[in-house]
Amino acid sequence: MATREAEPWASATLERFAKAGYRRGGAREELVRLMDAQTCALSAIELERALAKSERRVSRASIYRILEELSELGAVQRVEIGAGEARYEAVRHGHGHHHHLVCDDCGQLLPFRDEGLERAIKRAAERVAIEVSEHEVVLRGTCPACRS
Amino acid sequence: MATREAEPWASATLERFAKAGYRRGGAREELVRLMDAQTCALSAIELERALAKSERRVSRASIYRILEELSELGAVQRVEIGAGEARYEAVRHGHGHHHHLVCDDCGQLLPFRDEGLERAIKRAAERVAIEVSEHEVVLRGTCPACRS
DNA sequence: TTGGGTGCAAACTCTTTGCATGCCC
DNA sequence: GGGCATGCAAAGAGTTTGCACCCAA
Repeated sequence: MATREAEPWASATLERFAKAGYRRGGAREELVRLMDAQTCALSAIELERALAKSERRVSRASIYRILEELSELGAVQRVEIGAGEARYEAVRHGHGHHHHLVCDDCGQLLPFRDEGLERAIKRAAERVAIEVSEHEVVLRGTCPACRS
Repeated sequence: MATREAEPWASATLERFAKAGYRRGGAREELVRLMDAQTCALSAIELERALAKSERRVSRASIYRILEELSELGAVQRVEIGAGEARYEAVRHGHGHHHHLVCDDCGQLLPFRDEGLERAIKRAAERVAIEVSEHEVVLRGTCPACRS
């Protein structure tokens, strides 16, 4: 497992929990550490499977409860992709921010970054009726493996 | 109800069904007409409720089946928004194309258009690993009513 | 000791599927 | 009449909730 020093998002997030008056909890700490180690969004069930293989198993109910707390704190973003299952990923400012590519054939999920797109979104957000706090872009198509 | 002449997407879509070898069906025609009359995405259950009030009731199973056929034909797009329910809307080229604003408080869904954003997406799509056929942008935040 | 955190299992919602009926061709 | 289209009902999958137990404070 990564050391605590290599987990700025995890430690910052756990600290936010503490400041918000939450007690420490083994399930929450393990889930936060796991999410910090991901490069792209995972579903609740993928998180459960990953935790099942780790040192500390976490029940499905706790995963959903903790994900909701994390969403409310703004520490994770719920990404609506795929067939009826939500995916979640750590919200990192700057460096880790990305959007998603989805292969309609195999369902593979890949992150991508594009600065021009970010600027266009920022400009669009200033023009619309709501006060925008988050945004999400999904490009769908066929991945190289499925095309051949 | 709108006349057939005012439903270019509906008639074009029904024609595509016919050419693809499908038989005519009352449920399908009613659903296609209903979807053509919408300005933004509806969930399967909203579609069911709307059809319940119309002349021709359509069963939930048929709604899902027909929506899947429509997706495969590329006539409707499945939009992943909100809490665990998928939304569907007619795919129109040019004029009707839009993206979505979601209020995190009240769940309201609003369409918006932005040409600069479209151009940025097109450029980004050319750079990424997959062959992009569709795209989807969701801006989340707080709507004016919920802000006050 | 107290109350929040967690696990278990049941409940709930949305979606899909099997099968019988009915309508288009 | 043959076979796809549809409705009904049950099954599935993901998510939420109620309650009891456990552990941090």
